[in-house]
Amino acid sequence: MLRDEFSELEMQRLNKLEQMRANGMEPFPTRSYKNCSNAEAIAAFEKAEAGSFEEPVEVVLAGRLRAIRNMGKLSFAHIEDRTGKVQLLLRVNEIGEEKLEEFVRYYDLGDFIEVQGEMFRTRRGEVTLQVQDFRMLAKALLQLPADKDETVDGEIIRHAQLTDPETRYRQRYVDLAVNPDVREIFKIRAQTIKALREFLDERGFLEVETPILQPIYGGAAAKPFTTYHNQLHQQLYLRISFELYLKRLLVGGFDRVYEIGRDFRNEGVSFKHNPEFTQLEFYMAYADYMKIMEITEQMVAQVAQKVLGTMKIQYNGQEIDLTPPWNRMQIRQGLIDHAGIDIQGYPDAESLEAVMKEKNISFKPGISRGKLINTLMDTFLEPILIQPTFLYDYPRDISPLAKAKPEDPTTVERFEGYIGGMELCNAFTELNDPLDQEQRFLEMGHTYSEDEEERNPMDEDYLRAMAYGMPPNGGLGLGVDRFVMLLTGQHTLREVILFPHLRDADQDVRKP
RNA sequence: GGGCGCGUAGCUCAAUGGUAGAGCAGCGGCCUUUUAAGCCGUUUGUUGGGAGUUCGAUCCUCCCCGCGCUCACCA
Repeated sequence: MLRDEFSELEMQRLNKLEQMRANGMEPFPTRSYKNCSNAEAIAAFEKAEAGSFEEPVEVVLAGRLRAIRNMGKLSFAHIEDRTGKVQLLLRVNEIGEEKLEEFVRYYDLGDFIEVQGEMFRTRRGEVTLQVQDFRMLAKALLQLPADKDETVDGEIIRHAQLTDPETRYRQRYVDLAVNPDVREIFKIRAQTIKALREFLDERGFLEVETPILQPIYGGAAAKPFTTYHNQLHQQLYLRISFELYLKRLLVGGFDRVYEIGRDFRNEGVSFKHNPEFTQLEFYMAYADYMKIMEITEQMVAQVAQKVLGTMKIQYNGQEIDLTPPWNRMQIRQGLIDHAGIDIQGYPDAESLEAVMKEKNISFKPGISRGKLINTLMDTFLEPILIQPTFLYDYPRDISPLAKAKPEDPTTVERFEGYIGGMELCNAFTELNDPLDQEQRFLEMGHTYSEDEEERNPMDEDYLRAMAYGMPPNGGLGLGVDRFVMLLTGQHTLREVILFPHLRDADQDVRKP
């Protein structure tokens, strides 16, 4: 029971609530008559002020009490709504002694209240509501973390603000309630997703939704979460990508499609990995990976421009310029330049392993040539790719859904976009030859042992779809959370995901 | 999963082998234009949980839980 866990402080608030009820005041009334936002009220007053006050600005405002300064015969307070804060002034000769005492006695920081009155400007110059009447909208029984602002030379200094990451993530509602800059991150996130949609919609892409519960997973190298449908006695997987379903739609005649949604990967958690994350994938018929590169850099730049008003972002203390065109680096050349290894000279895993060993490069023994090359990229290229860069031309064996280069069957037309030393997106000229695709599935089956969960299972229906004819196309997957990290200057995914994955809290969540 | 670090009041933090303090929040009082309001007074804690060493542990040891960083894994 909530009540049994209350501390002394919380019991005090509960007592206030009960006293209010006993005195005929409802602490949780059903309706509010708020008729304008805080920001609108201030704007309306400033407009009236500029125009000589023909009519007083009378409003009903509502919001959460964020500051109270009782001064005997008057009280100042701030309430906050979605648009910001506004100051209240409660004066005894405006509302009467009884009303003022009611405020002082029953109202606490964190309560939601409704106030009615007239806007004016105080001696210190703050646009303020002269309160004529007020009432409780929702009593807060728990205390929000103390937090106060101080303005020094126009700079806002925050005192004792909530910073404990565990409380912030587990009780995100508290974090949001007291940290406006956290709310700002999620506004930018929403705008980013909206801008991505607008970019694709403008170009004739159709937004679709495909299954999250899939009988066969695929489209990426990752371990899936498993689940089970009781009625149908069916083993199901939470999708690790949208790819195989979206490309089926190209067969169906939707030749430009995209989906923004959640992927699930049963793997480690890190600053750039969360078990569920938001992905954008799009597929475009009659485009190859070079065309997709151009669209990608335009898309990212345009979204940044729309959301931030600039294509230059600050990240890790460096300025990153998203303006197209981005750098392009062929993997072979990049590794010659930065690792001193020409992978073309090492056509199999054994020879490549040997030269890596010689150069004291650590790697997991026994992996394929493609994975060794991937290791080289992670070691030598990824960390240095701060400015936006497309790494392109990947080994065939780690890219089972990408089309081989016509002149080099060991290499596929694939690229990844890197920004700030982090992979942002992955794309290729999609394989549309069903016979080749079948061969790739078979190879994957051989490369991975039966118990390896990340092997791509054969998807017969996907092959059949392709056999009906799939237009040549290019596709892209972009990590939306990582993109938002870049746009908001955050260094961990947890800061851009409202409720990031955490371990079980096996105790009272308020005292972990 | 491995390594390292951390966990003290609602929040931010301090302290010591002798069962803990500050500011803010809270409570009581004064105060009619304040804004980290101010002034006077005052309360708060199983020091994450459990076990051990010790006359005595918040501090030392071990186990567990959680958080962070990092490596592994992973696009």
